[in-house]
Amino acid sequence: MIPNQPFRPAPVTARDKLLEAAVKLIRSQGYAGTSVEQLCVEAGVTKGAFFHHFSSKEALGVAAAEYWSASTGQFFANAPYHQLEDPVERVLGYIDLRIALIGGPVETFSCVAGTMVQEAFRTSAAIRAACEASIAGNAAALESDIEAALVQCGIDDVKASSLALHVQTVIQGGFVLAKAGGGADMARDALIHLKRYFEMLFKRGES
Amino acid sequence: MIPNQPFRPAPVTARDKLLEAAVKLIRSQGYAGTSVEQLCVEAGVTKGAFFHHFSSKEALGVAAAEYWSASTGQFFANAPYHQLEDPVERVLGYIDLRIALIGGPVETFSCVAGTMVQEAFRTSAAIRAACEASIAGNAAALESDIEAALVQCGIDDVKASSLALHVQTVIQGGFVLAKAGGGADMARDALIHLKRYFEMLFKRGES
DNA sequence: TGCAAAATACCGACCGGTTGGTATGTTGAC
DNA sequence: GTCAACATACCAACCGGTCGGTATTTTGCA
Repeated sequence: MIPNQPFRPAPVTARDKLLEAAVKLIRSQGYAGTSVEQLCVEAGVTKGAFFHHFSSKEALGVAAAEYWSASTGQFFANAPYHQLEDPVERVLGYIDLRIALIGGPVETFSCVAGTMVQEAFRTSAAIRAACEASIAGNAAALESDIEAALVQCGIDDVKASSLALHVQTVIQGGFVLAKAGGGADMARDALIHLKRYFEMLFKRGES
Repeated sequence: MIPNQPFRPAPVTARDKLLEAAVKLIRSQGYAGTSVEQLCVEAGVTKGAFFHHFSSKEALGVAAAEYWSASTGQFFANAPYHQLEDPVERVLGYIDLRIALIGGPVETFSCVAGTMVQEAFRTSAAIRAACEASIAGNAAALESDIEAALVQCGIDDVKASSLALHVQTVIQGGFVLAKAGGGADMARDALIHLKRYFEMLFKRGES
């Protein structure tokens, strides 16, 4: 129903296989909790291949965040909600899509960047920056739609950039609560509250 | 201004010192990224003391979550916002208090349970459960006020339990974004949006 | 009250396995 | 033949955890 990796091509090179393994293992074990050897076994390659493509484990972490960012960015860029005429509907359509993507075990819909940055924000500046770029990229992709919706509704006391980041905040928070035991339902509930927030905000402007 | 540990007594026994060290190190390095030896050095005790008080590193993780839960629970139980008469004001007062607690480096205001559960939810059922209890406990402490506010405003299409958990969701998400680079401002912004959500929700019921 | 015994708190050297990382091949396409 | 893409073998440091032992406190009984 909801495929784990609906937007990524089948990996062919050892590098791709390692990045795919990184996404899978980091999602369920975290960055520090995943060893280089585990990554190699999961990817079906040897340690030599690993250090041929990545100068260190940290470099793999950075590359995984960038890989994740590119994959998700492409997926949302091609999503159909962009074609809705009403910018308000586009924003709500994005949230609906995020809700639809949630399902199954937490590690199949959670975020690699959010997971990694929690552990590594102090120990690795490079990983932190790569994760920030990933999350900020997701926010930026939505900001213009939010901006248009705010203008249309005559709202000027809330910034589009702040709202775009708040969407990411609720998504990331939903993943944390889901991991704590709430599962997919919890992550969905978070986005339903977010949608209600946006609906009330946009309606407030109309009246 | 905003003390890092305003509610915890000075640790005296090796066990307390280790729990205090765990809170500090897990907040800034994560659970898997923190070694037993690091914990001992930070606490100023030896490895012998560590394994005298905790049967394993995992047991320390569980105890740290419980310690964290007890400390924060006590702090919020004694907070002055409880004395406000209007339940709506009590709920908004809680959010204001959470906003006021945010400041300085991220690792001084972030959540131990949220950090740990992100990494360990699959690898340690015990840690996952302890973190869930901590987060659910925070939510439960707010649920009765939210319930009273909803009744007062005549709102029956939103559950108090769901809203209470959503508060925790936004708090946790704010920490993730703050770690990704937004810092204290980002964590505060998240709660300002949350407060606006509650204000609109309660106002909707009044009209 | 005195005092031995037992429980608790703590110490630090040590162990086997795992870690991230390296040095040195081997192979196959151009 | 050259060079990128791997594979194999190996290493030193570090990891969580053990163990024999000591200092301190608590307990139980005469």
